[in-house]
Amino acid sequence: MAWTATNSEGYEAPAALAADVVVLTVRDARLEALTIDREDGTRALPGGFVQRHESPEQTARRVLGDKTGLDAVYLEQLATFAAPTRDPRGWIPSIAYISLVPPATQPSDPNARWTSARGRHPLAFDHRAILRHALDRLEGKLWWSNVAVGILPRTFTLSQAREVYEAIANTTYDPPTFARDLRTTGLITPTGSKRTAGPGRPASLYRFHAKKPQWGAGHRKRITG
Amino acid sequence: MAWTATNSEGYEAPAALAADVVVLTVRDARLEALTIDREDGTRALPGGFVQRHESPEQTARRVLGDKTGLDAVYLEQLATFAAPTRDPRGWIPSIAYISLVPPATQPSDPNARWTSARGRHPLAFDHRAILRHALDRLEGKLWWSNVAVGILPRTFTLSQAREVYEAIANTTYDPPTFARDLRTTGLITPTGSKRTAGPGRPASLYRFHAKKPQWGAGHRKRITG
DNA sequence: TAAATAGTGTCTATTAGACAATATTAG
DNA sequence: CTAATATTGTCTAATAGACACTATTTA
Repeated sequence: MAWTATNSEGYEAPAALAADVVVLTVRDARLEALTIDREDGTRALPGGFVQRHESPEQTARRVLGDKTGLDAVYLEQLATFAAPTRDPRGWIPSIAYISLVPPATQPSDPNARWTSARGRHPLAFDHRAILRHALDRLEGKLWWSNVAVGILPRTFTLSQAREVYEAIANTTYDPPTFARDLRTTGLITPTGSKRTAGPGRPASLYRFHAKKPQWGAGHRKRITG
Repeated sequence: MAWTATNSEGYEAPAALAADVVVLTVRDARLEALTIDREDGTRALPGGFVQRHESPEQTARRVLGDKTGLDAVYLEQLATFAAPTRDPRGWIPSIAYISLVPPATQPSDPNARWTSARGRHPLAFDHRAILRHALDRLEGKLWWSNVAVGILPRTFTLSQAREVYEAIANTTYDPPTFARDLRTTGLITPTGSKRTAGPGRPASLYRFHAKKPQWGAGHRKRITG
């Protein structure tokens, strides 16, 4: 049976309010999304219902904690999907979020798994459209924000950063040019130490100035504040 | 009394779902937003409740039609505001939209009026935050999309376009440079005719290629499709 | 030594900002 | 003619893309 709800004024109300999260990371140079295996065999994005007296962002963080064990991660509202028939259970709008987590994150929920973000896996509900929307948003913000903070470790080499940027942008960058351009964003600073891993010259380590979401120097065609 | 709703599963559900619209235009080189005078003397953004079997976008268009008489306008989802206490009437999340309309638009609702978008007028609920969010979004998209289509007439001079761009970006542009840069976006084409208005050399008329929302050539630091 | 990875330097094309100079109208 | 607006052209600075070359490590 479909869920329904009626408010105290006598009008039909949404049966519930959902918060779904597109959890992304970069593993082995591939952009991956966290998906949940459902009982009916289909897959879906992690999500949950917004409780009364809870903001949707809190719901998203709660879901993230349940599925990954993480608590302090990059989280940004994406868009709300509210077509009246999007959920077969009833009138359930969903507020979608994007979250970026470190690649070492292991799902704490046994039904959660990493899936290629650009693969062609079918997803339940309208989650495929939500995922697509998330990728578009992320690509657009990549160079104009410090979103990569969420995925990279606290200190990182320019090669590690490049791998993350390439996976998100789905392209390749010339290493010297990438290093120059990332440095001129003003978002990162060298830590002074180096990292040796196998053969090759040791790489300098960097960190982001701000751990919090922040816009970069951005466009030339600037808006006066 | 506060509105409440309970769903068929026994859980508290949102009392209603709202759709609020930030309707913007440029009049006399100023960015203005449509506001509604409420019975209690406060002002608010135009909005309404989403009906069952209606998408929030349809709600937004319905509200727009009621307040302005317009039907085919630029409309884009902005974000959802759903703090549990945002509406004193109860748990009522609001999906906010941005709409851009021609400057000649006269409110058809007697309580609707144009207000300076960057003024300091207080607004009911969290509508001040919604408006601020809308301005930020619009500034960010200005040069990377054809949003100005919604405000400019079907054919327009580069001076008219410049006035709109300057009002949105809250800055001034060098006229020759503005003309060059808008032309190189590839979004507009000359119609061949000219417009004479008062003294001065007649201006060439242009129109946008696409009437529909569309992204421009955009960033150099390009993402491969 | 060779292989591998990191980093510097440079050249060119594009884009942006500023502004001089010219063009075309009304009055 | 003068005032006003539109448009063309040019100069410079910043940014982006490509790539040659040097540096530092492991094996």
